[in-house]
Amino acid sequence: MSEKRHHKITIAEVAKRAGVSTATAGRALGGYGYSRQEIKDKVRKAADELGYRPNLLARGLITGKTKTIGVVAGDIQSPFYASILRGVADVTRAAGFGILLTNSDERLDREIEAVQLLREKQVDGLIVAPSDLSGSPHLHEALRDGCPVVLIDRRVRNLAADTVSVDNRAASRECIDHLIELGHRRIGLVAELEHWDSDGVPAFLHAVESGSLDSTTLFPSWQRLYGYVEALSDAGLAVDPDLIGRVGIYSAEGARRETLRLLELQDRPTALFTADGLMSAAAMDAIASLDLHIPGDLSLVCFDDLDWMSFIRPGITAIAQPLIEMGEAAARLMLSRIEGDETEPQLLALKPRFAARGSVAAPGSA
Amino acid sequence: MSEKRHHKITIAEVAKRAGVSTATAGRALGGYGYSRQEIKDKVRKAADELGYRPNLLARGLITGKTKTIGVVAGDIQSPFYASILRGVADVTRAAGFGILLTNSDERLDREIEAVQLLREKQVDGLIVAPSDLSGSPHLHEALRDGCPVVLIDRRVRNLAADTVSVDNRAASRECIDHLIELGHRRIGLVAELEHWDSDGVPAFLHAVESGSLDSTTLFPSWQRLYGYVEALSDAGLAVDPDLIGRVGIYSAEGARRETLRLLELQDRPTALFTADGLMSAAAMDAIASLDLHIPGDLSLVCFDDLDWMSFIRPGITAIAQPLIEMGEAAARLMLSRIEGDETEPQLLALKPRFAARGSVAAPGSA
DNA sequence: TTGTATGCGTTATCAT
DNA sequence: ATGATAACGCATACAA
Repeated sequence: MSEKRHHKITIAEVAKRAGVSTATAGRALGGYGYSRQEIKDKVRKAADELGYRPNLLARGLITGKTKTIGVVAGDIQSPFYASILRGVADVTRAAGFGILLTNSDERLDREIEAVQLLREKQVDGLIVAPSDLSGSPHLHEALRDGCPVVLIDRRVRNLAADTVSVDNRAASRECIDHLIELGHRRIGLVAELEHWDSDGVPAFLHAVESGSLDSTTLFPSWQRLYGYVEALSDAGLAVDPDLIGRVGIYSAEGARRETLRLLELQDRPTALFTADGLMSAAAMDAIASLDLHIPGDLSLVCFDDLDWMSFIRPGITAIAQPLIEMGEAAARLMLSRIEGDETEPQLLALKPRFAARGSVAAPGSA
Repeated sequence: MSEKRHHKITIAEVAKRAGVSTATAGRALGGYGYSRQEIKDKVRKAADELGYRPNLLARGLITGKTKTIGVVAGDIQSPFYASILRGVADVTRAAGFGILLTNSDERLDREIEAVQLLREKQVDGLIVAPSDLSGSPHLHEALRDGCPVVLIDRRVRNLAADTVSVDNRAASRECIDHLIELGHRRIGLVAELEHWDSDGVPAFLHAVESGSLDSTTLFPSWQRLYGYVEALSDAGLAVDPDLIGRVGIYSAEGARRETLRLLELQDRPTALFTADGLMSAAAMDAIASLDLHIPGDLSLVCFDDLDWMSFIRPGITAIAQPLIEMGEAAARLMLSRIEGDETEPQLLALKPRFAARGSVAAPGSA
């Protein structure tokens, strides 16, 4: 009641009230070193009476550990990152860690700036959805300085960091295989397909053909295109570049436009594969605006399972990444590194779940 | 290149290399106090060569400011909190602040634990979606200790904290008015309606009637019920308790069940009002499972505008809270408090946007 | 088991 | 304008 306003209680005041030294008080409260039960009780009582709260800055300064991990997400507003973050937060909270969150908007400059700030705040580790898959000196530097890095969703070439993702190529393949089995021959794809150092889709197709590509250090949308191409090729079907909708800049409007282009082709595809949540939503919009009926006029399979896909009619067949589990896994890897685990970097590919619903039928079954 | 691994450069080493004292080096780098341009350049050069990065823990320890704000969200996975957080993050980042994020799952114990951790980490302020609207001593205490608190979505009675929300009661009223104007007389409501100190809905209706209720310190779902009741009463319509679907525990399954109960009533409502995003999704699911047609068999208006509401057919009429703006406003209020603004606490009610789409029609227009 | 003294990396105070 | 030195609040080596 009568405490002076704004005055923060330090361990020294607790010590004085308990009649011991600050060192003893610290040991009694901090749970390190030795101290008698009797003393412990006395100190704890004094601390309670004073309303003592440790200053974690001071502790961190001396221990070199902040029990805080930094997270660089693309955009926390997207269900993708929100779910991953939920998983991260659950695991870290249970371990007494806090999380410092930043958005990069998938931009390298933002990511660099964020990593810098987080490191200055002395986070114990960094969980990052990297924007640059080939260079990223800021991440190499973090690792070199002993700051563990765990990557999510995609891998950085030559960076010895744990990575948590799914096998996008295989998952995408599974979707396309499913459509092919049902008899589809013209399958459209709508994907972001930004960030590729060569000359776009034709060059990419060439690289796939020549087998010279390490698909694990591609951005997910390219990995998914890879699976698409592979599925078609293995089925002896030609890849029609016209059916590949490359949205480029990541936007709903772009995705809508690209979907419309595909659906207004003379020889319209009988099925559509959308490579992520934003693409799916935009594609739905485009499909509705053309008054096409699913699955009668068009079959649809989506990468990423969004809540509405299960309750609209017909339900939308989708492949679901285990997002929360990915976040949890990333956090667990991080905690283990922080505890000193020096083993080889892990490349964790969690298994996506295929949710068959009503948006897929044999072609021409209207 | 030849730096020792794992060694962190301190200001003392920069000072030595630049041939000045640590105090001078600090002033040159930290932008406080006085120093000649010539010295500034020399020090900055030394810092760059050494790769110096300030340790923000040490700075925070002495300045008493961490440039970090703590956020206690209900569940970051929900689009509601994710969007608000996006707004918060944008504004704080621009001001050079970091955000420490926690989830409370709308549980008081979690919130208290979170606030404690955040305060021990010495955050400069707390943005909280409070779980307890009448007591919350932990928030009073923060305020007393000079740690600014900004509330989002709901207000704590007698807590002198800035609050950012929408006028849920008026917004809800607007939705119900719209339905009444179209001729609906039996309008169902599906809402969480947990957390109420009295004996549930009947007691609440009684309190509303007697006008003894301060609707601004109710949980949003109760405020929305308030608007519902008000709209009906003002139109001279009786409130049928049977049409009030109280889900209780916040779950999709509960909401689905309660929706089914309403829709299987002998005298089925002609319109449904869902009081938040989760309720809306669950209601859609229930409606689909009964093969009811919107808006022919049933009109639907939803509180909270989710992405799918605009692209499914028919589109779902909804009232949209300006979530990002709410987050931005909360962050701006916080920054202003941190800068020392001591004026009266603000109660900011942003204006929701009514999105009329295709899920509403006159009753019996099937 | 406890106390003393020192250090963590900064900024703040006060001479000069 | 600059430098020596004392904080900040805690943990840790070492002595007792």
